[in-house]
Amino acid sequence: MRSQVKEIAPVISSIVNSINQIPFEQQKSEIEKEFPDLLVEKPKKEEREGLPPLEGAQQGNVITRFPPEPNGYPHIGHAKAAIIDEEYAKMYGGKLILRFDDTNPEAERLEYYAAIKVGLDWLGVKYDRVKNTSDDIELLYKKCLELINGGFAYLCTCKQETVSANRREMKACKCSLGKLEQNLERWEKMFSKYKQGEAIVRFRGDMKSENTVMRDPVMCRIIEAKHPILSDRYRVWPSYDFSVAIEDSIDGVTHAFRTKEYELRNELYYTILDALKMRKPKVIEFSRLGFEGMPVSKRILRPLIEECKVSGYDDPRLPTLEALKRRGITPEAIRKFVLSLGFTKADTLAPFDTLESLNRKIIDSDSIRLHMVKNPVKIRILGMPHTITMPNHPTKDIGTRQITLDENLYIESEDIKNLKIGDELRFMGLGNVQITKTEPLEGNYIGDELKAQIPKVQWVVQKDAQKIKILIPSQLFIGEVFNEKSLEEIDVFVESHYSQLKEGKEIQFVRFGYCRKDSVLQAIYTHK
RNA sequence: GCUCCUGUGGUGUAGUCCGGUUAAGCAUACUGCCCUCUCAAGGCAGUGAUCCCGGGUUCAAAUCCCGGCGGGAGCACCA
Repeated sequence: MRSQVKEIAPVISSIVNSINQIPFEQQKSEIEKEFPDLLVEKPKKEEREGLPPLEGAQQGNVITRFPPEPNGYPHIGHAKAAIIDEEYAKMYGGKLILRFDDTNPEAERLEYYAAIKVGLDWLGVKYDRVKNTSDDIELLYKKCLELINGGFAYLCTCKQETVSANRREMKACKCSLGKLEQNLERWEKMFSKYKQGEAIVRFRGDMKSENTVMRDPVMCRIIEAKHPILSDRYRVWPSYDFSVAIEDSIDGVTHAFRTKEYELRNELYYTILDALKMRKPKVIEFSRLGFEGMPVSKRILRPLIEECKVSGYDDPRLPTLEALKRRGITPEAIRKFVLSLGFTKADTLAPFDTLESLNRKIIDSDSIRLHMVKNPVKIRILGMPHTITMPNHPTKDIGTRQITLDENLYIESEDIKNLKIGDELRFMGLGNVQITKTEPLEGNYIGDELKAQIPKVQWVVQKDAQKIKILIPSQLFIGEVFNEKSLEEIDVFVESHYSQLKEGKEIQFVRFGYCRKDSVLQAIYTHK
């Protein structure tokens, strides 16, 4: 039918035409007689709010978990995962577990356990239980032994290169032929005699599998570094693949979310649990979240910090939670944003615009409006009032402030371009000024009657103007290259009232944009 | 290279499982108007997608099937 649309179209339009000749009332009554169901209003499909329903989820029976490795500061990617984990637990009246996945003592540090908690706290993500994978290390050993005893795992003492070459070439390892006694003996030796790199426990997968993850993956290995919590009490550490499966299962997790790059590991996850006859959670993956030109990976960030190209993990150009906070992005905005991205596996380069827009709407109503002048020029105005009261917000009642005037003010040089003697300017909140002289600038105060047409400018009193710096962050990377101009600094004058604001307070500098007070001397540009 | 995942307006998504009632909803961006002592917020309207491409099944496909192509990820004794 579709392919014949050209021939059919004229026929349709002639029919429609002839029907349109019939009066509307008659059309209606005929339809009512012949096809009454056509007139019944179809119920509109309901627009779904928030995340899609979870497969196999039962009200009151859902347990999710957020399993960060304490190896760095939390960033927007952690936020996405944690918020999704929490939202689903909430949606089904379930529970959220925060589990520090600390099975690689080489990478983990105590300060990061705390930093992650601080980040979640700030985000408003509440968990019902906290634990560490390392709490269960003895249990993990037990499960590992069970795998060995059941013939599902064996001890391998090959060199690392041999192991990876065999995996690449799909060749079985000679160690996998070893008898149980040999495995048990080697297992014992992992705790005493062997050194790091000399022995590993391998799951008996399938060296011929298309899925490289299944080619006899590592379950336990020796790491001699000091663990942030357990110090040097242990040297045999379970691998991620082994520990998540076991932990999720024993923690009662029903739905385990992880990012897409783990997708190939699902087969292993389920196979391990099958081998141990343990309950299997449902693993579901979602896409990683990143912003354009705002890398999240420590591999890229660390050198930047070491070379002092960024000031630290709270540099306002970074997508860490600390940085976002410092920049003035609110946790509410982050949550809305994450939820707006949906639960999808499609690769996402998130629109920072949307985050800013959501944030703006949240902070607008309690951002105090203040005057700020960049590229200042002096102006002397005769006949001004001595003091005025300015509202802190144009529509919301968030107080007023008194300003003591004198005749010397600053205004922005951009605002006096093409200004001629006799022109009028509206000094916002103050009144109208007629220019009497241009170099130096002078004018007469001519009353505060509101006139629609004259340009409105913001101004600052010279004698108590506060000089501050505003940091304006922009994209850290353009393509692959570091953007040398990613942090603009401008020196500006602001009203003295600035000094009375608490640090962290969000301000809207009139005709400029939203900024967050970082210190007495510095504010950070949030967004327009 | 091999394997897996993914592909809806400028951007992010809803709808895809159970094909029609929507030639596609929402947000953001953009444009215009209203409001306004801000280039903000708020209100209203509008622009913008033949749903990656090509075939097939069907009376009917964004939705099902096959084949391409684009993008991402994995191929660690890291998580």
